[in-house]
Amino acid sequence: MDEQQFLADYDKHQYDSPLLTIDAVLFTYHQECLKVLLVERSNYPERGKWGLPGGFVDLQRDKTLEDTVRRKLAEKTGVEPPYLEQLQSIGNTQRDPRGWSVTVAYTALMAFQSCETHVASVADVQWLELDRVSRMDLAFDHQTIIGLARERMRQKALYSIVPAYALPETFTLPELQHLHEVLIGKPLQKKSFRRRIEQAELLINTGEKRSEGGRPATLYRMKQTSGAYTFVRNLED
Amino acid sequence: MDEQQFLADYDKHQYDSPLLTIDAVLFTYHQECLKVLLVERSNYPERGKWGLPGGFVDLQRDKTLEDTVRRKLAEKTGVEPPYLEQLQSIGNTQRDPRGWSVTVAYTALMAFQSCETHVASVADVQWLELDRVSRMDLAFDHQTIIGLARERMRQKALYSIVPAYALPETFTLPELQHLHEVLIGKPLQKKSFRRRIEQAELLINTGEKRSEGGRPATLYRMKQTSGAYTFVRNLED
DNA sequence: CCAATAGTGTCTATCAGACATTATCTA
DNA sequence: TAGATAATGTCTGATAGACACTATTGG
Repeated sequence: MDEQQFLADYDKHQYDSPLLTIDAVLFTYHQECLKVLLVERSNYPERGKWGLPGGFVDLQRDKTLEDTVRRKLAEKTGVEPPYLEQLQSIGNTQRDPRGWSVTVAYTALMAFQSCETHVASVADVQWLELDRVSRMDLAFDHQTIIGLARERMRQKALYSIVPAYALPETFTLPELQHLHEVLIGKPLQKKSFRRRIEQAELLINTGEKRSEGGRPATLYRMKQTSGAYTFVRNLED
Repeated sequence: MDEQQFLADYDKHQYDSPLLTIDAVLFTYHQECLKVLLVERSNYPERGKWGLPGGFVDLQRDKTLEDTVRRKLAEKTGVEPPYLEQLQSIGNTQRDPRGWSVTVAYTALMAFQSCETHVASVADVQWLELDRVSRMDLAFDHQTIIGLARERMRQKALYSIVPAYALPETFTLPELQHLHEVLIGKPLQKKSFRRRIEQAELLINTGEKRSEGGRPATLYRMKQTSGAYTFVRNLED
């Protein structure tokens, strides 16, 4: 038998395989808080519980796994997130009552404002404060996945400015610093934080300012390449 | 319909889903070279080409994805590797001629010696030098996956001593340093390399020495926890 | 003026890079 | 003793932490 013949005869259902889904942990930062986008499940299993946006690959419409994630997130938020990164895959017999199940989990970041109206218009999609989420009973192992995503973002906050994707296109340094502080879980030295960003030339001064009750803060915009930049030295853990 | 009824009726084949496999990039270090374990494919597709060890989940025997990887690697090497880490998942319509396919790729490290006889006893499993592998025509997207795994290990070499898992249980510091140099792709300062490992107390002096034509080198053993340690400051890139 | 917030100056501590020096083995 | 390899001493430079200080707004 040659390869053409093999492929023509191939029946992908001859071997039973695990269920395959994707899930996305979409974070944002709003009103000094980290929030995550959750969806109320309308179908079994876990009907009525809140869980991560996600679902099955559409073999016709999706060409890649990332297509699936972008599609699912766009369905819930109306837009595609500016930052999307694969987190990890989790597969075992326990995580889904239907049996052997694998999920490819992603972490995403976006500004609260860029989907505010869309999210407000539907009842089963909500931004929830992370501290509150950690006390909820979520579907499947989604609590664990959110924990993994949060830990990954904490690490990123120590050696990159990736968290900036959770902010609007222009933002102030005190704002960005506070976001990092929330992620890391402790206050940072203003000077250290600003110095490294300035030296690496990661941000563009827009010339605008924003007043917050004291001296107005300068508004910055990220450079295209700044998301990929990593500092050689971490902030202290 | 309640949840029990739903689960009883659930037919996981009602939606078509991608093929799901795992693949492992198993590295070792032997004779001053990085090597990767490859397997000659005996079946279609890609019959006759060399590729990564891996395959399908066995829904009965495997409880987790990691079980699948450990089982597949044990089949090829006779033992389970001391270091195993998920790399990333790749899923698209292009990577497998059978159509939509997802692989969960892992990186693993082990000592050459711990499977030397087992590997030597079979013709279709071989350790191949990485530089040679990069010029081969491998199955599927395995060349890409090896590249990703290698880049990840390069990063680890900059901020951890994870590469030590590619060495025998006891090893010398010049040996470990050279492995890091191969991974990073440039020579390192002996003093810097030793200093950070010593200060973090990552290794145990076995008291033994090994002679290599000059002053004998001290033999060390990793501590249990040293694989998880990360330096706050990277070696220069 | 004061309160509040933004932003800077400057000293110290830590640690990697560079490279010279010393140590310990074999032939 | 010479050659080879292992290991250390020590200086410099970069950069994070600490914290005091100055700047710019509104009331």
